[in-house]
Amino acid sequence: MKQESRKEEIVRVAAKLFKEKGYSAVTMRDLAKAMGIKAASLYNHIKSKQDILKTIIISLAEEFTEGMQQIQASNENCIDKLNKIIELHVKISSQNIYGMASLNNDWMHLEEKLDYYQKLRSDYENDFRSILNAGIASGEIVNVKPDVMMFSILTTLRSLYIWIPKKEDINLNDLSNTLSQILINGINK
Amino acid sequence: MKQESRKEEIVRVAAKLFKEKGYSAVTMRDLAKAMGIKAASLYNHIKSKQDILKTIIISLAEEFTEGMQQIQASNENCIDKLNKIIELHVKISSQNIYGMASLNNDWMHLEEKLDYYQKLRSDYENDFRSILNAGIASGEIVNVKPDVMMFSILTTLRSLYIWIPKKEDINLNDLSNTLSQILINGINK
DNA sequence: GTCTATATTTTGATAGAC
DNA sequence: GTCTATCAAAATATAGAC
Repeated sequence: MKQESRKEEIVRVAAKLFKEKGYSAVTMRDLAKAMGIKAASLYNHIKSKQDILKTIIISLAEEFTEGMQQIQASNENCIDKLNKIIELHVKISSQNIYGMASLNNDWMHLEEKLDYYQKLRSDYENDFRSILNAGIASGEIVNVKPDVMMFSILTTLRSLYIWIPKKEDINLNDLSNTLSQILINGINK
Repeated sequence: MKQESRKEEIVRVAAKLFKEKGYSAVTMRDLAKAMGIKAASLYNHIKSKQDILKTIIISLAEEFTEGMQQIQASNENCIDKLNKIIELHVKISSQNIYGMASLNNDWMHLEEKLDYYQKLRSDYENDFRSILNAGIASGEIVNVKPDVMMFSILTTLRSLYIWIPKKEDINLNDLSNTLSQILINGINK
């Protein structure tokens, strides 16, 4: 198990605070207090508050991008790809509950990395949409508006971070399977 | 058509800004600029920034509570009640897209009204859960974890505000029907 | 109803001692 | 790596003139 660096510790604690109050409402003094040090000391490890947000969001966004690329490249059918997407969200969300809050709610506060983030996000959505369209074309899933399907499924998956911590006892495979059943059967012909 | 008061105008413009950047990141100067006046002038109409947030969130939360109470009191079956809930969310969300963002993302910044908001919210979720449990008991919907069902449906409905403005051309009845098909068929036995 | 001027706090961040 | 001291900017809000 790799030893956590001081910067990583700061980013982890910051993500937790960002989840509770949002990036803008958390001050460097709040973060310092949570770390048990003074605000000025934080700057020995991070460049700026923005630097923390960037670290949290970009690494997560890239994880999703890589996961989606692997799913896209596979030869599976539409339903299996959707199940893989569900597993991807459950896995990443459960491993970084706090970071997921920033990814979902504070991306608009990114500065130089905003364009890059938005590109990753829209690429992801385009891949998702094309999986659904392929499934409709092949008759695998019902032919209702694919944008509404995507909205419904993706919104649920993106909000997992809110809900997973309330059910710490739940098995992650069980959760993936239950979500598959609920989300997929709604669009499975 | 009732004439909009200056306070109502301020609240409406504020909600739009809050949706874009979140409550904490919007300053009274930002709001004043969007209104075409100076920040000090805002205080002739509103008590504080907090007063604006409270006005936006509490009225919306009470609208949902009233809607849910009517649905609960009706004699309809589970599926029909769920369809009524979907219509309720589509209706309120489409009428107040900007306010819905604050309701979803900035409720934790409420001060004296926080407890009241949280009570309304948990009552709403309890009503929702009991509708699902009744549907399971009567055999109307499938017997998978009701908490996951609720999470999936409610998360989608709560996020409608993000997505509705992108589809201005869409008919709201069509949207309700499409959502019903996608969300309900997934849990319809 | 809006303005200018201003009070008071809080903010992100830096300098330099230890 | 952390501290104290401090800066400069930005924040909410008030007072009083017009």
